[in-house]
Amino acid sequence: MSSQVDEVSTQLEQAIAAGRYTPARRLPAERALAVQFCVSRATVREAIGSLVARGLLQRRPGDGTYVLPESDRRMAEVWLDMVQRHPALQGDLIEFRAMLESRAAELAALRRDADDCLRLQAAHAAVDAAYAGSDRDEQIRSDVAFHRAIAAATHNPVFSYLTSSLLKVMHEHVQLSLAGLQPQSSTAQQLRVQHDALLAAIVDGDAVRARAAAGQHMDFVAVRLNALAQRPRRAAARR
Amino acid sequence: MSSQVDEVSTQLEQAIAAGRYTPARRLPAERALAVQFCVSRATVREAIGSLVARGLLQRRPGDGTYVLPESDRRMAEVWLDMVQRHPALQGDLIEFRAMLESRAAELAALRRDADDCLRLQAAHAAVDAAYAGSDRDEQIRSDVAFHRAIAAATHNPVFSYLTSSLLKVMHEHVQLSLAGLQPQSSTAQQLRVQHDALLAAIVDGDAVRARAAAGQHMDFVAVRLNALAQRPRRAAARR
DNA sequence: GGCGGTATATTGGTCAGACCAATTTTCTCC
DNA sequence: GGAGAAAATTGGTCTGACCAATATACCGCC
Repeated sequence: MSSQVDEVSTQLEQAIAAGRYTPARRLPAERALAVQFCVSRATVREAIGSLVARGLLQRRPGDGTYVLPESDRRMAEVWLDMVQRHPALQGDLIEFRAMLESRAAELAALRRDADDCLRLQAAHAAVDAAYAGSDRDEQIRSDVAFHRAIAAATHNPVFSYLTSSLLKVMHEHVQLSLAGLQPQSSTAQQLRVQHDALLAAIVDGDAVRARAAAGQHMDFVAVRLNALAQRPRRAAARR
Repeated sequence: MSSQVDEVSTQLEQAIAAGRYTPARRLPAERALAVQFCVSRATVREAIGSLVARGLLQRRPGDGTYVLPESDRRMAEVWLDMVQRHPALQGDLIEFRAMLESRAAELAALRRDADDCLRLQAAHAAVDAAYAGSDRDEQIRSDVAFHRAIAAATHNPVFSYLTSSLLKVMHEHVQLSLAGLQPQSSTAQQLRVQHDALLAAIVDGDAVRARAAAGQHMDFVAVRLNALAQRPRRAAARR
């Protein structure tokens, strides 16, 4: 904690947190920072490197170093790394997500306020609109936004945080799995029905129904993804 | 993603994951790695630096670079930051943990094999032994180990991973809350009973009972911690 | 004046070699 | 054999240099 690079990296982090360096505007050049902090460029490079590793900064050769906007920070680094290096974990992630979404739906039904309901209905309408069109990016974006709205309605930041992270990671990884989805297909219809039920249960404040609806939705998603991934089922006694 | 330091850092990470470098044994010196990878020492330093930032390695001046044992890796950085900066989130973390442990108990009951049962019983015995003594660090360690063993029995790495992270963070934060616990107090007795029930249900393969036991245990822990933290209850409609 | 392409300056990426301080290892002497 | 000093090793930092990618400024052309 007392090395020079820690010193520099801490100061940079605080400056970022304080908003002195904002996204889309670039940091002073490494050579300039070296002068400013009275250290060598190698030291400032290591400090920046650690912030890059933590997903706070981004380096662009020939251009400069930029602060990443909050939304792009890979907060889910943990899972991102796990999944990217071990695609076999995808099923395990789905299992985790099923638990998370079920509980989130339950809590959302118990705690949603009027604002939450408005946001949920708006997000739901956006999903419908997206699936009426053919922009797949928009479909994914709106779907993620809907599930994030549910998580937000729990009023538990941990749920919001993890849901955002998980969906970001999963959709990056399974983006293609939705690619072939036709708007009028039975799959799309089923998704719509499930979303409807989920929304209604939360707005009604019916925690039991909300949990059940989320569970069904997740089962459906799991089946679809497993069908694509074709990974072997886990046995009770393996090893 | 194609720079030389990424190349080196990826190779190092894979080597660590593959167990070619194990904890407590030090990595080759930076100068040696530079020769081995045919890059400069500065490059290898940056690669190592990023792994250090991610909590995989540890550098000791004058000594060497070491692989951190799994348990010491600060994987929970996300929550660690959240909790350290916003202690009010502790209740939210407990809520999350309750969900995680309930589901883990359920899955463990469904999937545990003979080895898992042995490990669970050993961990449970260790908890009893620790609470018979007065070493509080050991009590905490054994308690964490027990819950980790349950998570491991789910055979879902995501659960193991998150459980380890969460417990590490929470126990760092609430360590004092257990400090005054007397071995023969009613609290300690209740904890013991709850652990017994949890273990028995998992070994029996009774998922429903396991879930219920975990839920009761978490309720109990939440009450104890809330009593200490004295934080206001969340209202259904806030803001 | 506006526009397109080229030249220059700036920036991150990498390299080589050097010195320091902390630590380990080795050797020496009692 | 053991304690202490000397040497070797290691991470931490610095300097100064070159490359490739990018941005910026410039200039000639329309």
